[in-house]
Amino acid sequence: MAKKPDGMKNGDDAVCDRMSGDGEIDFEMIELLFFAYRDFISDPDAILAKSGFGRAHHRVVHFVNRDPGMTVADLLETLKITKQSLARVLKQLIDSDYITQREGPDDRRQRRLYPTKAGRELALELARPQSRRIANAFGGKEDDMRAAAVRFLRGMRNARDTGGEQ
Amino acid sequence: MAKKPDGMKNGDDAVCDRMSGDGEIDFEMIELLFFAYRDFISDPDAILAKSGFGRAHHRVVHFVNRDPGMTVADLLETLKITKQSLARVLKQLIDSDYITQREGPDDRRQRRLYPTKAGRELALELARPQSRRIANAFGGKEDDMRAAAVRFLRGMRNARDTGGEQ
DNA sequence: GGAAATATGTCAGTTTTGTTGACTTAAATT
DNA sequence: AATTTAAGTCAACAAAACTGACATATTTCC
Repeated sequence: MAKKPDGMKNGDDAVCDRMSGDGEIDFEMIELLFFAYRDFISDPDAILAKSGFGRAHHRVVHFVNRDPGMTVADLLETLKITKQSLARVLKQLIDSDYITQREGPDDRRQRRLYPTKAGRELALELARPQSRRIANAFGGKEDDMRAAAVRFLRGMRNARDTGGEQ
Repeated sequence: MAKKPDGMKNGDDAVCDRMSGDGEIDFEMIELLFFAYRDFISDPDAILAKSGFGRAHHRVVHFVNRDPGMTVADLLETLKITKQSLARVLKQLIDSDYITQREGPDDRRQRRLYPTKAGRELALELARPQSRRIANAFGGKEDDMRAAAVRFLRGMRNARDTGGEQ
């Protein structure tokens, strides 16, 4: 057996009872969110694997397509990552012609970000299976469920930045 | 200015119109899920930063606490990562006495995983702010919203494994 | 008009978390 | 007795984040 180095003691401090919420903690929702998100991103992951891009590229392509002309600073705020972390991914997307930059009209320091046609197509291709999964989750009667899900998910977001970037 | 290496051409193929769903694609929900999850994991992340652990440790501690006695194979199935990836993280948690192992009662090849008291406390500490965030998202009238959210999130999960591990 | 702040980019090094592939060990199964 | 299974381990590698320091062009502010 896998080398029992006797880090496997027997009979001291193992806790054996299932950790239950007991009204205090909402483990059901915590786990549902984990599993839902895990599978939600597995769809685009599979597509991206073929083109050599990853999740980080997906997020950039998505938000630039949703808000063409956004600045690098906007994108950093949305993704909540560092400039250096974004740089690598963004450069790859620009070099492979999925995204282009334009000087800001007022402020020439800015690099406004736009998708190319290829970038737009990629964003749509990645969104499609996710959208299908969502529609499927709503089942037949979308309306009530959607309204509740929207309110719930909005409420999950940090209050201070819901008005901010987008 | 940040060295315009003329990767910034001007006047070719930038797409300028916002990518909208147009009935076909559910961008609203896609983004709500992204933002909700981004902020949902920021709470435990902040706590973990202090103790030198990361998200991977969080997930392991969580599931072992929820289902004490689970095998390594169970955990791999739940997390959908490789054995080698789990190994590093699990070893650290065992070495720092948050998790212990016991021989399987029937099958002595198995290493059943249990939290220690410290592990149980850590799991609860991490779950608390997430649970508060969820309660907050439900606002006053929890009942209708919760039922809808549960159905929605269940539906987001891959069908084939909802019956499987747990 | 010159100093300071801002937007972006870049260099270099590190950490976390995942991957693949090959191999070992002990126990269970056939 | 041979094979399969559960778990662990070694080594190399890759993606995606991080920190800190510094450069450059432009705008803003006094």
